[in-house]
Amino acid sequence: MRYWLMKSEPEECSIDDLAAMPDRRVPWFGVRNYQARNYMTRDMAVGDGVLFYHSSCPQPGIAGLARVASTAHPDETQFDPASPYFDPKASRAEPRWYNVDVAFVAKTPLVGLATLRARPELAEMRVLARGNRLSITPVTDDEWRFILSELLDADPDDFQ
DNA sequence: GCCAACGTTGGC
DNA sequence: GCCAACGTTGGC
Repeated sequence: MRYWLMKSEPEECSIDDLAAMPDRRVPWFGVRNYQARNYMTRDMAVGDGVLFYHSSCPQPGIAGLARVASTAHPDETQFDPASPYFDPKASRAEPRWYNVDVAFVAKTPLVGLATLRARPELAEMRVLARGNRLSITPVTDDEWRFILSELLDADPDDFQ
């Protein structure tokens, strides 16, 4: 199992919004970056662990835990002219953008950016790298276990 | 609102 | 293939 950090603007979809969705899951639509897309299409597997991160908001940070709930499938919003994510260069015959579905696992106390940056164990976290703008970044086993056990008072072994 | 950093576009 | 211009992200 791999681990990921996925950014969401809480005004678009917060951890509470995810918990309130039917089946407590949501298609992770709207990713328009090839590297992030490739993580979803090539590297993610159903069951992978997700740190649900609130970005572009008053308190950016990890707000919950989630899980990859599907393999990648074409992002429907690319076909919808009314959507801000519409892509005129995409077609159903040749989709350009894909997304996985993400399922709610738990809401957690917010672990803010300053807290993450204060921990030497997390110094190499991709999401903290200078200039990083990727909305999906890999999380190592060690980072995942550290965050759950030391910052969230959770037992990483409970997340199966 | 500012601005650093990065990705994409498009002319050449 | 280079690279300047532009748009976007996202913390502050």
